[in-house]
Amino acid sequence: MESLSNDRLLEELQSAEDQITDRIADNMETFGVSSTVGRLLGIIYMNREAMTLDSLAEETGMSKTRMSQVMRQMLALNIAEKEFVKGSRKEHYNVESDYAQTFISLFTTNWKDVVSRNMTLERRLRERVDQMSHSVTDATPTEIVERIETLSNELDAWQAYYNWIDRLVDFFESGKIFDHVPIHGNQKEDNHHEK
Amino acid sequence: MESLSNDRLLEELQSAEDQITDRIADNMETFGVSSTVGRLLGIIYMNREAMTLDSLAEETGMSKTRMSQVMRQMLALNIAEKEFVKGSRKEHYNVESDYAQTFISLFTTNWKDVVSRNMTLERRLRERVDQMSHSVTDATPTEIVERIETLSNELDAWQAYYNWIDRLVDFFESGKIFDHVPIHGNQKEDNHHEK
DNA sequence: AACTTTGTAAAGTTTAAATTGCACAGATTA
DNA sequence: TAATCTGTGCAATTTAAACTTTACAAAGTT
Repeated sequence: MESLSNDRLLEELQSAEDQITDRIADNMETFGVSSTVGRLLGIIYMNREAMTLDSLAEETGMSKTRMSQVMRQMLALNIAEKEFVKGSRKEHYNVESDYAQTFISLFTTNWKDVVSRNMTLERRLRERVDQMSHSVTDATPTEIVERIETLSNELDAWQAYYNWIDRLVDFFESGKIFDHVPIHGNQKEDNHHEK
Repeated sequence: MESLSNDRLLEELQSAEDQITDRIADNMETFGVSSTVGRLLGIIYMNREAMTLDSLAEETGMSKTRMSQVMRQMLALNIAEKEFVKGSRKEHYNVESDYAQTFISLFTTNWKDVVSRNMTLERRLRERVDQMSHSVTDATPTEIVERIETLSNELDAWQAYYNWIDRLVDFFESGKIFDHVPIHGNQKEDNHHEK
């Protein structure tokens, strides 16, 4: 194996760190968010210190406005927070340094949102189905009666599903998931590197 | 409460069913896929019978080409399958009718992908870090040595994380999740409708 | 009070994703 | 063999998302 000069080492380090950031950005799309969210997450994470909009803009080569937009989104997603730095009047942003916690934040924030929107719709539809049911008379065609029945059953399934998601979110948020899928579990695959 | 005519009932039914489909489409974005994927999922699901590209195109008002593209994507995501229908030479597509199963399919398919991509990168980076480590001599600046050390630790964290996700996927795929978060669990919230 | 600094709103531009139209291959029927 | 049907590759177009520029309000400084 060839030995590397110091300059080459620095290049290699930078390149490796960038690749990690890139991959974090990529993976973020699995959560349905823009890759820039992931890129900022990666940059701040690898920086290991809170960063300002200006430093982020410099690092990414993007406009400060965009940084502001993305950071706001990240605050809403609960994967970043403002951090007070005395002596500076710029806002500093930091991210959770634990990968799994970030996963959980994203997962729970996203799905809580979904659950809430769906519960609302479910309630409204339930009312309308009830009204339909009350409008059924002996003269109502069987086909219609059946469709109302089907729709009502659908709402039951719907509700059961979102209730399940709700409990699932809880399972993650409370940390119970770690009781059954611990962070340092048995490796599923062989792993060739020495510790 | 006002009673509804049959025509009005049919309108109401259609409107309610459409809203359900729309919401399914919306929610699908949480998985990071196009809402058209969700729309087709909803349409086929509500149809309760396998559908052809032509019927989907008619239902959505979109081109058959697009239907073909989306169905292919859905097959890849494991949330739809071809179903043979004798007498017809068109291909018929059906979807899983169980919401939770669909959730699990999407979740596991997406994350398996991510895990695999990351494990690959991790292996490659590990090799490079090893080479860097071997290039360190007494003359190497402390700063560089430390960065290499940090990077190596980072890869450990990285690996632990993706290994966790891997086991998490397993936890869902094997159905163990249902032992701890059952489909019909205790309702977390009050629920005003009579069964 | 005039001058900076900082963050973001609003509108405009660019880039990427979704969608279409056309064309054609393979399979089927006449 | 010609004629039809079905699904899809490919290039072109449309639409939506990402991103920038400009402008300005709020708070801080001189």
